[in-house]
Formats: sequence, structure tokens, C-alpha cells
Amino acid sequence: MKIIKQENKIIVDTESFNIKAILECGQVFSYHKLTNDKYLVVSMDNVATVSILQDKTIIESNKIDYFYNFFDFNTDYKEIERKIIEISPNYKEMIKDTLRILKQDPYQTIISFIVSANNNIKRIKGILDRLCIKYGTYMPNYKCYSFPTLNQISLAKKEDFIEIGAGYRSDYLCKTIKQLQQPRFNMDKLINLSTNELKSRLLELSGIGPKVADCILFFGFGRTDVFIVDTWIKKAYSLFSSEIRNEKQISDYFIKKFGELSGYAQQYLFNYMINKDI
DNA sequence: AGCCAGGGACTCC
DNA sequence: GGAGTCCATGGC
Repeated sequence: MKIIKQENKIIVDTESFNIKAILECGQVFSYHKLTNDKYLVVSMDNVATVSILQDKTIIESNKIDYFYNFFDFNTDYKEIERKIIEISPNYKEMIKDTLRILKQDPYQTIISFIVSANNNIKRIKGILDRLCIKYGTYMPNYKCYSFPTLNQISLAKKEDFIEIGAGYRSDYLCKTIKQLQQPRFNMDKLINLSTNELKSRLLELSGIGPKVADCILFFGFGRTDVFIVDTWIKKAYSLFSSEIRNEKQISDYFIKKFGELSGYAQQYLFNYMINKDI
């Protein structure tokens, strides 16, 4: 794939960079659809506009290095596809759209995916939008709000989260925000933990169970040796196996199979499942 | 109207 | 440690 990186923009082929699919697959919630072919993407206080111009897609930002990494241009997805199909040939027919996993901010991912539990994307986005408006910083250049820092959000009380519509997750958010302020959850130290150590650390946080923890590990900490098991994956598993297995067993089954490629393999399977009608 | 949304905590045994 | 139950809210 051809990537042109300039001082304040990245130009890629629309064919190999489907921004709509990338943003609307449920991995990220902090973006705004400005028009049919223009998106605003917000990661903490970093902002980029993404414009589709026929066969080219242009990413513009004053922090272009941040977004070069954010959009994961250092990863060779063709190679990942090839290896996955090598391990499991029936993936050949499931891999359609080019996949791309965003390298999101760990802390923002933690907050976002606590909100995501037992919820739908539209409402998740609404809750997080209101969170940004209430506690983030207004950025006049882009006419949008940053995702609030831990410091900013620590002002919020349970009632405030109720007010923005977080429902019963408001309690989880309050407790987790308190926990995140402890040295035990210093992000700079967390990134050095092994995947298993980091997962059990994340499970200490309120509102984070196995599924949400795996989402945070994959989307927020870039750990690819995790296989997220949700309702869709459970459906998929029941299609090719009559054995009754719980989520942990299903996850372990796939991790043993795909190793460091597990996260990607899960996304291909997930995309295939939500797009096919059964 | 009633069910569901890419679950988690809590309480039983 | 497995199975049930409850949990706010809004879209459909």
C-alpha cells in the first residue's frame, strides 16, 4: 500500500484505507461524521480530519506523527492476512475489507469501554460525546472538545455521569477513576507488564470484566495476543463446534491457534459475523 | 410494548 | 467456579 507522509498530512489510497469501516466497526467512539466523506477523529487532545477524495483519502493534522502511529501505518496488514490464512485457510473467504486497528490512548480506552458494556454504539457515542463537552477542553480550531484528562474527569461525581446518561455504569466510572489515580495504575508502568499481568490488573477496576479488559488490551495497549469473546464470537463458535465451552475456553482455544495474531483474527471473524445475516 | 445492546457485579450453591 | 439475576437507558 502506498502511503505519502507530509508535514501535516498523510495521503493513502481509498481502496486500502476504508475510513468508514475503520471508524464504524465499534473499536473507537470518539469521532464525528462531518459529511458523507469527511470525519473528525479525536484522541485525547489530538485531532485529525479525514477526507475521502475519490481514490485518495487524506488525513490532516498538526500532529501528523501522532496520527501516523494512531492509524497504525507501521503495521503490514497484508502480511497479517497472509499468516492468518496460513494458519486457518477458511479465513480466506471471511477477510473482505482491509482491517486496521487504531492505536488508541490507553486511559481513554478504559473509560470508553466501561461505557460500552451491555450498550449500543449509538448510545455509547452519545454518552462519551456529552462527557467530552462537560469535562473536556474546547478546541476552537476544530469546533470540538478534547477527551477529558483523568484530572479533568476526577471532578465528576456519580450524579454527573447519570446526567450524561451513563446509567448504572456511573458507579463503575466513579470507582475506576479513583483507582486510576493510584500509583498502582500509573500508565507508564502498566505498559511494561506482560499481557496476563496487565489483564489481571485491569480486572481490578470497577466495571471491567474479561470482555472489556480484552478490548482495552487490544485497542488501548496494542496487545495482539488477546481474543475478545463477545456475543457474536460465541455465535460463531457454536456454528462450527457442538462442544459447550465458556468464554474463557473459547478465548484460549483461539489464542492457542493464532498466538500474537489473535486480536486481528478475532476482528476478521467479528466483521464477518456482523455482516452476514443469519 | 417489549426486546436488545460487542457485560459486569453480586449472590447464591 | 458455574448459574441466575439485576442493573439504566434509548433505539428499533
